[in-house]
This record gives sequence, structure tokens and C-alpha cells, in this order.
Amino acid sequence: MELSERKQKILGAVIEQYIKTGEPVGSKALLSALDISVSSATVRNEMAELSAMGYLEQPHTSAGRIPTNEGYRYYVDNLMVDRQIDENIRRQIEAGISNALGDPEKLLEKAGEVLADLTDCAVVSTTPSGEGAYIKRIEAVPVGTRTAMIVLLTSTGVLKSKVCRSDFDLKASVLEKFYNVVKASFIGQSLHAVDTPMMQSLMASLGADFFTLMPLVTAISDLAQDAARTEVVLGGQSNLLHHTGYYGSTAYELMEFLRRGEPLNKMLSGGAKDKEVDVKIGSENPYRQLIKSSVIVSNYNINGTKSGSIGIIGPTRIDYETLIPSVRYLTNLVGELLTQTFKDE
Amino acid sequence: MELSERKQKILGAVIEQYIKTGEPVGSKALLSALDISVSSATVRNEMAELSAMGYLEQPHTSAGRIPTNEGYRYYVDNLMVDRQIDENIRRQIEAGISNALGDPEKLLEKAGEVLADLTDCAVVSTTPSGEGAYIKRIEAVPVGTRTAMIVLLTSTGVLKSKVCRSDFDLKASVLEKFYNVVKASFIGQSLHAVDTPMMQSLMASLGADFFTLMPLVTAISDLAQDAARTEVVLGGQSNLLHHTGYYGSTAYELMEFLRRGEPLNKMLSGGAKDKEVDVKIGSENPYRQLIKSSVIVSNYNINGTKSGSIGIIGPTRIDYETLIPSVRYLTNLVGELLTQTFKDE
DNA sequence: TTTAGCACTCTTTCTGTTTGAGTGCTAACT
DNA sequence: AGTTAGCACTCAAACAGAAAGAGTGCTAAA
Repeated sequence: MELSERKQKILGAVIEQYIKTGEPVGSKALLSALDISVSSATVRNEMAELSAMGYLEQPHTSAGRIPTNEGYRYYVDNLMVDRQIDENIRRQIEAGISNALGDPEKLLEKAGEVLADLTDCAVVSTTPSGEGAYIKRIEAVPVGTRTAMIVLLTSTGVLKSKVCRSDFDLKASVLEKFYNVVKASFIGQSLHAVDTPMMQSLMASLGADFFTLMPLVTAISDLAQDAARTEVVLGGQSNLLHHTGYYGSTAYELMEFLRRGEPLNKMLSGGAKDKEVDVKIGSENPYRQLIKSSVIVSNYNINGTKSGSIGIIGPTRIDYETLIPSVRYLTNLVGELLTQTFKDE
Repeated sequence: MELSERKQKILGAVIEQYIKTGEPVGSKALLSALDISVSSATVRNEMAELSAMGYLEQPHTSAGRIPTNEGYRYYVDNLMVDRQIDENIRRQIEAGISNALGDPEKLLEKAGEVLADLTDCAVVSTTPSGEGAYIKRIEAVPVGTRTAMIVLLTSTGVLKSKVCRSDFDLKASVLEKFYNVVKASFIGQSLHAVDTPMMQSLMASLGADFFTLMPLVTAISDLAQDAARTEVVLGGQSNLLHHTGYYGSTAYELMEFLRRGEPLNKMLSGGAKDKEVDVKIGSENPYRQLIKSSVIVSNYNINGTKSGSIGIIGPTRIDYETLIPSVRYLTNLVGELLTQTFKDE
């Protein structure tokens, strides 16, 4: 659908104005924001056509126009200037996560906080997928005569731990056997390699030690699966309460949706396939709880392969032009940091 | 301040009714809920006196009465029946955290979820304090030629990790020296023993290895401090949005307050000194953001010593009679579980 | 001490009115 | 053709009574 240059200018101005003020914008108000020398009547005619095309709508007959989802879409795809990141914002981001090295989850939490403060949106991100990660180290630390904490560390820096209880005293001899098994069967294995068949054949080979080692070994398997699972890190939910439109049960439902995590995980891993930054506006989102919201997602790469995503969730009336570069910059930065810290050598 | 038996009955009935309905309760409505044979006029007179005493108030002249903070206080201290926990609720709690063994933080998260679902309140808890915990184990796992992940485990099951970067290659010989230092100076030490003087004298004794080991050793110190710090675990914030009275900027401010953590930490560690369960109503709370809320806190003990707290935050109009036993039961259960898992032997 | 009765107050709801913003249309103008 | 001025029209928001209803406080009698 081609729009005349003037229509584009008008549509863009309406959207930018509406994003700024939150009020429906009328023909007169628009005129002053527009450096075009036509009368309000002309603008009115154009706006009427834009409405007919589905880019604008009126809350009621005598009100100004607000953008439809299609309007925003056209704006994001065609009108918006894809700017570089603002220097100030860049500095804020860097200051925020400069000293946040640690495991990936902590880094993402910190990054989420920064982005939430910056965008006044909720921030969601997924921890690096287990894809390509292998088991770097396993430790069993006795915490009681018959309980031990099993700790597993992956090549991507994910650290998981679990307390497990045995039916026998965990004497040095038992631990020694445990470490032998660990060394022989687990260290260096990819996380995905620790699956049911693998565990079964391992169990079978344990022989007489089966009963003593079983709880410890199943704990490892649990941890490996845990580490392979991407987790959703959430931040800045309360920011949403700022925005008009998120109140009462709407706010509650959205919060509950965010808390659940699993749908978010699906959504994030699905999104932004080839694009650098993916924008989903209102009803373009796959979940009804997000029907009034926009989501901006970008992926981060570790060692050049797509490993996770960071996204922001806010009202459809959101400053796409400055937020998109922010999200893109942050994901790139996170990717770089994680790559640097956990690179294979 | 002594109240006649009838006044007590009336005050109690007003409060219970108001908790149930959320509407101001008038003399007539009360009459039917009260098994007393007097007229509404008499009740009216009594209510007028209760108002004068500061236990009840009217939103406006022609409305029914609602309890003041002092009213709730009198109810909680004198009128409420301190029931045992309801059998159904007990089962729900146990079902919820039965398989949540792991580190304390995970357990508290799970427990918080259960309690939040049960009470429709926000739940806050603090992880066990470092008091009495000692360092059980330290590991350095190389994740790059010059980066290593340092992992520290305490006797109370707290696991902390941090990536640190060295200026030298972390060869086996370096690690060996590291473990010698660890064994000699850290293992078995109480978390509080790792302080600045201790670190200084340790640094001085390192001699030629100072520069190679320094980053690793300071990481340990960081982790020890980290582990000694109690952390605030938060859950069920979105529940608050259910309740009338939490909307708009009130809701936002409360959410932000919860997010900040530090004040909560102070509040929880201060509260419930000798009492089993501590109830703070409205303006009794030390922070203005909680002026419209009630907080019910209880402590959990590990090995018989007070180690942390779990509390719920909701509107002042809250079902104290059933929620207090729930909080008490859960904290006891959490204490037992943690004691069992990490007991000294 | 209790109660019936009643005047009074104040919120809530509704109804109608006014105001103002903004539109769409028509007819004139370039 | 496209543009503009003018004007009637629509609708939300703001305001103002009026009526209904809930609940009170007070008084006087039981």
C-alpha cells in the first residue's frame, strides 16, 4: 500500500504526537507540529482517508485521531528513522552493567534493571540456551552424614545446585566412586547428552554401587536438565503501572502472565528469527494478555550463535524510535560480555 | 482500656463483617449478624461510643462504621480467637513445598509462592542470616585462560559464585597455591571472620604470590560477605492489585518499595523479636509506603536459633484470624526443613 | 437502660444542560 | 484537480439539580 508523501508526513506526525501526549490528535493541533503549509481542512481530508485505510481511528466521532495497530506497524516499517543509539543512553547502559560480571543470570538481571529504568517498561529475557554447552565440573559436598549438595557448572557459566539425600552414609569411599563415575560419564558431555537412555545404561553399569550412588547420579541428571532449560528473567513489572491503560484487572492479568514465565519463554525463543530487532504491536502478539501491549525483542549471540533474547513490554503507545536502538544496543553488549567471559579456548 | 462484653462483641462483629464485605457496616446490618437481642438504636449508641474511643470511624456522616487501626489492634490483641491452622490449608502448604528441597533461597521462593496463593497477599522473606554459618568449601573453576569462577558453599547451604579475572594465566601451579591458601585460611572460618583485617594480614603473608592470587582471594572475600548478607525473597506482588485500595500511584509506590528490598530486610529483621507472630497494622509500620497495609511476620529457626523471617503484606482489611496461623505454620515448617537438611553433626 | 421515632446529613445515581473540541460536508476558490 | 473557508453536527466531559437511600444522632417515652 503506497502512501503519498503528504499522507506519510501526516501519519508520522499523528503517531509521534500521540506517543508524546497520549491524547487523540486533531487537525488543528497537528497543523502546528507540521511544517506543511496547508489548511486544517486539507489535513482533515487526508486524515479521513488514512482512517478509511485503517491507519488511524477515532475513539468517538468528535475526537481527534489515534493510530491503529496497522498505523503503528506502517510507522515502524516505513516512517521511523532507524537511529543510532543516543550517546547518553549508551553511557547509562554501560554504567549500569559494567561491573555485573558473574553468572549469566545475574548479568541478565542487572541488564534488565537498567533497561527497565531506561524504558519505563517491563523487561523480559531468557538465559542462554543449553545448546552447545557442556558439563565442565561436578562437585558433591557433604552437608550432613547422608545429605550432599551436588553442584554442576557448565561451559557457559551456568551454575546449578541441588541437595540430595542418600540412604547410606556418604563416606569417603562412596564419594570416590562417585567422582570416578562423574569423570568417566559426565565431564565434557553436552547437556543434551544426559538423557534417559544415557542414564539407563549408566545405571546398569553401576552394578553393586547402584543403590549408594543412585540418588547422587539422578541429581546430576536433574541438574543437567535444569541447566539446559532456559529461564526467564523478569524485571520492572511495576513500571507498567505508570502507564494509562494498565490498571485494575488488566494490570493484574498482565502481571500474572509475566509471572508465569513459560509463555514468555516460548514467545521470546520464537521471535526475531532473522531480524535484528523484532517488534510486535498489540494484536500481533500471540497471547491475549498482550493485546494492548507492544513487545520489542532482540537476540544476543554468544560466540556468534543466537543464545537468548532480551525484550521489553510496554503499551502500544511507546517511543519505538528511541527504544528500539536501546534494546538492540543492550542485547549486543550482553552478547559480547558473555562471549568474552566464557569463550572456548 | 476495658470494654464491656457487649462492646467487644459489637466491635468484633463490625470488624469481621468489614473484613468479609469491604463495605462500611451499619447498625441494622450488624444486628442480623449478631446474636444479641437488642435494637438497632442500642447498637448505634454503642457504636457511637466505640467511635469516640477511637476504635471505629465513619467515612462520612451517613455511612456505616469501619475499623480504625486501633480497632484492628484491639481485635488482634483481645478479640480474635487464636485458632490452630485449618486442616485444608495445612495440606495445601505441605503439598506446595514438599519437594522444594535445595538451597534455602529456592525453598523460600517456593514457600513464598504457596503462601501468596493462599493469602492473596505479597510475601516477603529473608534468607538465613550468616550468623553461625561457616565456610564449608571453596572451588576455583577455570572458565578461560585467565578467568575462573569461584564457588563458595556455607554450612547453611548457601551457594555463591562469582567470575573473576586474573592478570596471569591460571596454570595448575597457581591453582595449587590457591587451594593451599584456601585450606589454611578460609575453610571452617565463620563468614564474619572474613573481614578487612583478616584479609590484610592474609595478603601480607602471600609474599611473591600476591599478584597472581590477589583477584582470586578478594573474590572469596566478596563471596563471603555476599553469603553473610541476608537477601530478601519476594513473591505474589501482583496479588496486591486484587485488593481495592491498591491502584494507581499507591500500587506503584508499594511495588517500588517492595522491589527495593533493603527497607524490607531491615523491617523483617527488626520485627517479631520475642513474639511468635508479629502483626503491624497500617501506621504502625515504620515506612510510609505501608501506611495502608498490614504486615504479618514470623521468624523461622534453624537449629533452634532465629535465622530469618517470612511475612505477608496486604491491606489492613485482612483476615487476621486465618492468616496468622498460616504464616506461623509455614515459618515453623520452613525452619524444620532447613534444620533437617543442614544440621551440624 | 433501652427503644421507637424522626429529622438530618451525606453519598450515589439520574437527568438534563452547557461547553468545547473536532469532524464531515458543501460550495466557492485557485 | 486540489484546496480552502464556513457551518452544521456529534459527542464526551463537566456541571448542576433532584431524588433516593442508607445510616446516623438525638429526644422523649417505656
